Amino acid sequence: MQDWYTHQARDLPWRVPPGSNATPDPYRIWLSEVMLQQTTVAAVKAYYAKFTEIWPTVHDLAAAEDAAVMAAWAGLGYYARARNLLKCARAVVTDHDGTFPRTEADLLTLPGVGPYTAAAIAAIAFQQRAVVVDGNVERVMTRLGAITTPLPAAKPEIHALADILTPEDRPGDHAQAVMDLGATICTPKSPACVLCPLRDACAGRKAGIAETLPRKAAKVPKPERRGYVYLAKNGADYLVETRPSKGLLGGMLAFPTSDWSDRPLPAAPFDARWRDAGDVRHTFTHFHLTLKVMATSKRGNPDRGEWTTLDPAALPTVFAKAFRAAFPEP
DNA sequence: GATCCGTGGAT
DNA sequence: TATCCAAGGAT
Repeated sequence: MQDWYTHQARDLPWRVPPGSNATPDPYRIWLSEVMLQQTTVAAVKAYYAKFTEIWPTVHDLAAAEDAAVMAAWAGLGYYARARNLLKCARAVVTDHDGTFPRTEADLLTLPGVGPYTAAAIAAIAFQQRAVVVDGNVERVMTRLGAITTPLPAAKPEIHALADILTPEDRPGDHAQAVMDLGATICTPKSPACVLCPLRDACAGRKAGIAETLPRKAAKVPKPERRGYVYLAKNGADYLVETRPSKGLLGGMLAFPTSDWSDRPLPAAPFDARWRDAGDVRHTFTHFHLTLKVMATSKRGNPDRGEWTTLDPAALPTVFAKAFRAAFPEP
């Protein structure tokens, strides 16, 4: 594995190349790991570059305004990560003297840092032996060991096998090697087994079931929801609000909306002749949404939100779609 | 253990 | 077009 990684490691902006004498920056390892939670490398790169440019150290990030961080995270999704990112940066500065804790157990106490991320930071940033298990490792281990127990029940078996394979030497490189293997060779569909350094040891391949692993419980279909969204423009100002800090799109900039449900009730923020700007479709993690976009250029006295200039890039994707529907670019 | 929580690319 | 899926965590 290590030998394979030495030559086949992906070149990533947050990564210290294998064999390098450079010391990884725990802040950057942590930032990248949080961004990479359930998110593709391709999507993360631009956000990682932006965050490290604007906030080069944990002190800079801890001192940032909440709204600035939420705006910078807009479009990346899972916005609780951004809220916890700030909480974590402030906890590191306030409770840990500006230095990230070095042990898996201490890392685990930080907001937004769970079992995977704590192990990854301990191994990659601090060269500590930690058993790193993410989706890639789950796939590689279930195939390597021909583990047919469905997830999540298979997690203890997976962790046990990953533990056996984790070395004392260069545990961070080992973890990244397995993840790179999962991302480039041991892929969910059509794995390139002929190129795999573990092909001779792989029980899943031997049994001819590698591609069918890991087994997972059937997913529930997403229900349909509908709603109204209200885009009011007055000169250079738009009527926007900050969503409640918990729940869907929590803490993000938004346009006023109705409830999102089976039979939504119109809920205009003020009386006006609202223009029907068409429908916008968007799919969230657990439901499909169709929003009817209502627009006006009349300034009224809204019952919520405030009039301000707006950078559409600071909006979650569903509201960016609504913006483009109401005010298409020439 | 089950549910909630985004997004965009691949198939 | 519909579904799957990605370096998961909080509750």
